[in-house]
Amino acid sequence: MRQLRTTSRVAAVRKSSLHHQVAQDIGARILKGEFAPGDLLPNEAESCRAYGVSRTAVREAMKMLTAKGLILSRPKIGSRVQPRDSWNLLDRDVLVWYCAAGERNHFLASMHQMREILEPEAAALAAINHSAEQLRSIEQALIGMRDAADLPAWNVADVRFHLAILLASGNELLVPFGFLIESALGTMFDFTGRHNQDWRKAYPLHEAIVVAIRKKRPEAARKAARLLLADTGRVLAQWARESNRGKRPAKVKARS
Amino acid sequence: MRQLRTTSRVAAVRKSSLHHQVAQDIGARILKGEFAPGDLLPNEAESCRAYGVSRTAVREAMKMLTAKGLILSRPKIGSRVQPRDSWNLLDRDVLVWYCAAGERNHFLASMHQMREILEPEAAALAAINHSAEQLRSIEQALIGMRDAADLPAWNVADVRFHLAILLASGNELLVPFGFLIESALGTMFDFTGRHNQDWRKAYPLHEAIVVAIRKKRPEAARKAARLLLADTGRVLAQWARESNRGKRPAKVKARS
DNA sequence: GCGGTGCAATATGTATGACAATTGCCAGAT
DNA sequence: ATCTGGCAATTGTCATACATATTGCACCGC
Repeated sequence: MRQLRTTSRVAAVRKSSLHHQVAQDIGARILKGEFAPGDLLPNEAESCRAYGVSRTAVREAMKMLTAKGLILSRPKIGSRVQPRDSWNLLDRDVLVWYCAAGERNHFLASMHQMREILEPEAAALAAINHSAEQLRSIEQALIGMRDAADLPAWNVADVRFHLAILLASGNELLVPFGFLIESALGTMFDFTGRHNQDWRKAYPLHEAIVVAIRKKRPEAARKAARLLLADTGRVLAQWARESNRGKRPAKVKARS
Repeated sequence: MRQLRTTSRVAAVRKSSLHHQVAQDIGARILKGEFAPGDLLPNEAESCRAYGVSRTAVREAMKMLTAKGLILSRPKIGSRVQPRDSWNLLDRDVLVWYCAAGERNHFLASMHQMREILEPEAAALAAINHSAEQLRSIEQALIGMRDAADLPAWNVADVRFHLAILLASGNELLVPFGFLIESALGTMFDFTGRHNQDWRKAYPLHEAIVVAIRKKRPEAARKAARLLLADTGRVLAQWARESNRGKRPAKVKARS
């Protein structure tokens, strides 16, 4: 017993609570396809044994997965994996599990496509709706990028920049997307930038967006955002090509 | 004790499990602003008394709210309401609570704006990427709208129609949005349509989208979708104007 | 033989009580 | 005044028992 507490303290980091760990593991395994939609999860008693925790912990983990739309529990039936359509794919955890599970390049492409749809419009809206304070916050993020000494610092400012624009758009449903992108792509920004040797060349593209927003020119902001995303898209495509050629998918290596 | 079990069996419907009810109530109250970000929720013992349920139920409810990013629990501290940025606003439950809590018209406007951003692009993508089966599913939804005898039937087909297009777009991150719209606006479609006396006039607008998708003309599909949304937007604006003038919000009537 | 009815088996749902772990806070010492 | 130690409050986890829902089978009646 207590496997999770003893053995995994080594590997899985002593991070967070037990039910959280269990939820993470089962959630990731569902997204990995280890449990397919329609499948029955092992019943609670079995999971208790498997993870070496009490039923309380398992149940709380289940409730978290239920809240994310991954499973549905019913007496006498058990916990059944819900159809994909019910999954809260726009949940940070779920998205991270999904990203860790599937084809990395395909995921990045989907994500980038979403950005291409949303961010130009967000920029256009921001040009119209921004408050003085919101504009300042965008400008400060831009300054952060200008003064960034190294890539990590630049990435931090970059995320702040895009978040600030979404915030300034005045549509609160757009904001969660920024945080989604931040969560899911957070570490990936490293990759996209690492291969873009002269990442500073993206600076003027960002600057153009700010100028358009400051001048309250939605159409110009939209176009500037599209230019930036097209550039990012090229970097991504380049990276995908390389990672496809060099080594095989290399999933295992990238895990954990 | 047992207030929840006895008294609320009358009002709150005997729907679902206890922890679910508790989660619903606390979640709704958070979204209503009754508990503001940074506030401490009553501790578990207190909530047990308040709802007349065991600590088990309360804790499972808390875990669900935690999974949705609404709260964060820590020993000795209690459960604190997270900053709005952490809220999973793109979660169905959260969105429903949000919609029930705030300014209805403002919410509808935000939602509609998201649709204006996403759906034309989704239609354009669908025109390029759709499979034969996906196209058929779109067409069948259209047939459902054509043959709809009454407004409810039309609404069901309408939702199916937009979902089918999102599915055909080939970007799985777009699909959850359809379900979000379905969940949050599900009952509201009634309202939007009820005031649009001759709702059938929207049929050709839908048809145009299908034609463009079938012909694989992304630009035409985008334009057709924009036309439809502009029409819906007019209906919404009309409705907002009326509901602002005639009677006060009239929330109570629309509930349940 | 066929079908309906009820009972039992099984899984989750809920309750209860105990203890562990974490951390803010206060008192006391330096 | 600052640091330190212990106390207390709160969530985290465990164990056990019982309640409830649902399936499937068996029994009984027709």
